[in-house]
Amino acid sequence: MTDAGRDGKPDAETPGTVEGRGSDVIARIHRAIRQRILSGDLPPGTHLAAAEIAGEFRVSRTPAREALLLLASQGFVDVIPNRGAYVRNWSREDIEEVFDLRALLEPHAAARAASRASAQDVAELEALASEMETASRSRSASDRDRLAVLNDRFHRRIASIAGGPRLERFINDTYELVLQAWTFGTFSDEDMARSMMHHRDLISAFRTGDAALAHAVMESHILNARRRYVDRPEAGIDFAED
Amino acid sequence: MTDAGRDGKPDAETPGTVEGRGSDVIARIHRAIRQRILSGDLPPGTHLAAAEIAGEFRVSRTPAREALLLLASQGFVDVIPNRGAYVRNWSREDIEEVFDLRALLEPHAAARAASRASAQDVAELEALASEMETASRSRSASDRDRLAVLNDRFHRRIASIAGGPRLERFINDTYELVLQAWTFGTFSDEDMARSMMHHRDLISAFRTGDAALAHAVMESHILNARRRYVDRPEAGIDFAED
DNA sequence: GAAAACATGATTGCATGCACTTTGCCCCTG
DNA sequence: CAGGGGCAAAGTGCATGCAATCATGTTTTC
Repeated sequence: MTDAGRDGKPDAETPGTVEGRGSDVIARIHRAIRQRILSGDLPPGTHLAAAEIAGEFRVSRTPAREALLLLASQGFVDVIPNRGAYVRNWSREDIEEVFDLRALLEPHAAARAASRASAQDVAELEALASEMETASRSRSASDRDRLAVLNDRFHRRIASIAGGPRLERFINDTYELVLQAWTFGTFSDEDMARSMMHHRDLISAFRTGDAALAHAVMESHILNARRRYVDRPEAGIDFAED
Repeated sequence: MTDAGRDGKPDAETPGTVEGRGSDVIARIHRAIRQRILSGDLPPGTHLAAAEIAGEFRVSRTPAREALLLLASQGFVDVIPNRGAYVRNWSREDIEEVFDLRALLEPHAAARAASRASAQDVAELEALASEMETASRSRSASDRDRLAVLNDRFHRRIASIAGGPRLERFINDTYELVLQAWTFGTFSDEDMARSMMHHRDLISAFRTGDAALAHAVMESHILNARRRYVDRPEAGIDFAED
């Protein structure tokens, strides 16, 4: 079972020094650095020195280095031999590719999920959709953040229900970026209503096991998001024009 | 342009990967172990001890460990904390998922490639297709191996021409498995002829920039392979029924 | 006799040390 | 003053050491 755990918030402030052996140091560093890259805290081109990271997380250079290697294998940083890791530049083409891949992968996942979703799965998705609708009626920053988290969980849950480990991994790898690009900040009321309706349509398709419908709804859902993004790219990541 | 030797990856920039020049010990170990896993030399469940690998490759445990971490991030092995890395079991469902993903990703890549292929690209693919046709007329083991290598290169080249780094990475990650499952060993003359014709049809679509045709041809190409595989799974990887 | 507890051996995970590469600055030369 | 060579600082990449953890076989206890 995949980590159905908490939201993507890294427990940045762990009071005291819980030098817990056995706590997965590599994974923690990996998540923290990835979060900083996605949030723009570490701008593209930044040199990530192993010693620096090690010092900050109070560990040695070995786990820091291994976390960097993992980030490299996922495409977040480029590792140049004997020179270290550099935060990768996300170009406009990168973002567009991500949307293309989402438009390819997620409808496929939705169709599979429609064929496999249990009543329990549908109930979970409905709970998420209800929460999102509640949050969507507010414009407070915290509710918008919560909406992004819930939306993330909703889509990941569908990928999980689809039941293919590689498909799920691809979607999750692809999805990271979207979280940053798509902050719900630019949604009009109409956009928001349509997005919420898409979720309900998806759930409906899941309940009746209608794979073709789920596929179509998800595709339109993604393509809408893509269009919204392409129309106003300045709202997302500031691109490095190099 | 260096001679494209046995290494299927020339100078193509594969972002995020750690394919460095020189004494890249990690990448070498990574490739070697992956090859053994795919070839069945290391059966599922095998415990990969860091010290053992280190000794065999005459390096220390650190790069061996890091190669294992990379393999884990790609799903080839499972790393259990404080217990080490174990070769992952490939179930029938895993293979079927791989074919599903290929049937999803590669037609997409083919369509993109059709819109972007240069005359140079088309010429390269034609050269590969010609070589494959020559090799396909023989039944010697070496020619069959060569055919697999050429086919691999053909499909990867298309993914490369498609021009999306993540798409290319997904396809390459997915493709590894197929190399083992699909050894051309079970091809009838008719299957072989059809496969070769698909390649020519693809090239034709690339030359005329017909994305829809390229998509359709690739999809039928993959689904044919999938069907052939599903019909006689015993010809490929021996599944671990756990 | 069976189950629990202990001791032992093996292995992982992290820390640290060291050689090699790269880079940037300074000095020297023309 | 411009260009080239060399030197030093920094940082990576790999080797090695050590404590914590887990598996296994033996002993102890009921």
